[in-house]
Amino acid sequence: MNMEHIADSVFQLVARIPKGKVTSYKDLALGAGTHARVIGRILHTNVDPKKYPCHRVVHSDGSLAGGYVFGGPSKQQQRLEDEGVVFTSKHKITKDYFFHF
DNA sequence: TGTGTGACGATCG
DNA sequence: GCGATCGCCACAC
Repeated sequence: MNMEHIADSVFQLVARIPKGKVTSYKDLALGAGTHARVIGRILHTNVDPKKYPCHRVVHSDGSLAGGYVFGGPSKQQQRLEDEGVVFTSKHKITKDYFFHF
């Protein structure tokens, strides 16, 4: 039960997120068996936007992370909108798009 | 080994 | 509703 297993679990869960849906750091943390802060650390350490849709990971309240390194939150929002996610406010979505494992 | 920091969450004012 | 503070775990120095 090391951090590699945790990271692998996180990426597996991220890959399981269906198109047009998002998930929160908390859900990933509960699914991977770690804390929400670790999720952000793992995603920031393993930068693979082509393999893992890290743009589908948002805060528990539905707001974007803001630390999206692949073009900023605007890019992340645009990508989510392209997948069918509608933003109610600036960089904020409804919990209806939250995908629970 | 110990301290500080961070893609966060929840609570308090 | 928003800003500030504490708590959380893993990692860098």
